[in-house]
Amino acid sequence: MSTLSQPMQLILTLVKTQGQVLKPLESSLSIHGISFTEWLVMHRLSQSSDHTIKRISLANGIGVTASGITRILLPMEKVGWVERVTSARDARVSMVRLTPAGLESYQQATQSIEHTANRVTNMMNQQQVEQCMGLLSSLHLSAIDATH
Amino acid sequence: MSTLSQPMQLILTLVKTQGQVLKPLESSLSIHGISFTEWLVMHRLSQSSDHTIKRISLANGIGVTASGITRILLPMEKVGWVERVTSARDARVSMVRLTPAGLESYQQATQSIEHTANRVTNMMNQQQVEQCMGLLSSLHLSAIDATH
DNA sequence: GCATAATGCTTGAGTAATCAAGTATTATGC
DNA sequence: GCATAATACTTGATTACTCAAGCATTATGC
Repeated sequence: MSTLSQPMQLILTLVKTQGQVLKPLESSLSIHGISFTEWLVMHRLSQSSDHTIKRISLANGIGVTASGITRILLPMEKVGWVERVTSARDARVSMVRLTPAGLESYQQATQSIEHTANRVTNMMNQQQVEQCMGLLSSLHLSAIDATH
Repeated sequence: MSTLSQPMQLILTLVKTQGQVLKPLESSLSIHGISFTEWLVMHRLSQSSDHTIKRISLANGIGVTASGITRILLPMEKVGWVERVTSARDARVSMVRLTPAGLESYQQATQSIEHTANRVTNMMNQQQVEQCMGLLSSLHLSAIDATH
């Protein structure tokens, strides 16, 4: 029964934590009929100028494939949260825009999810939250590694 | 363009980090034909006495449903990494045991995944890894909350 | 000891993504 | 300016789960 290295233990903790944290967030969003992924999409759009982004940039931004974003946006277009905008300068690209109705839904959903996020970080003070963010940001495969 | 609260920013960082970290781990496991979930299953089993656990405990341990564990174990039984063990004292429960072949695959896969975990934590020293683990552990919905 | 509830598990249907392949359009090199 | 490559998507097939329902089996209360 050999024990795992600390880096591996950290990753196990990371995965476990995300699993525990995402469930309450998703259930607070479900009241508004919005999934976590959809909230991510609307959040990105709400931050963009003119509430519009290229579909492929949006996909990269939230960490899904081009085909993934097609399937995520389809039902969102149907309920009218987002709409398709064609690019004048490049006929390959199409853009997505957050509609006023979408913005309204996003803002209401954000109130709920922020409230739950507060409850989830109940045991931490502000300094710990900041520190945790900083440490998590240094957790990734760096381009320059130690293999030479 | 209103900005998110720090707790919400922390959660966004958490999700982004897990996404970035899990990909290299999965690709290092894929060499051995093992998914991350399967590795989690084998890890739990390898830590258990007699390499055997109740299916339902295993499901709870890795954070999937009872039906989820049925579907995860099915192909693992077929290739012979795990085998089904019936309980003598309670005919409802069945257990899973890691076979010697499964243990062998687990140990080899663990070498790969640990190596990748090391690379992913390249930018952190040991103290930071420990600190990050500690902070992540305090990130969850506590039973006693501030609503009364 | 018998009805009712709880537990453990499997199965069918659905969901949310992935990958591979295909189409259309634009960019690049010579 | 023309072939080749690269980019931006969409679609069919597959994967990895979830949930709801169902079936055994065991536990509980009276």
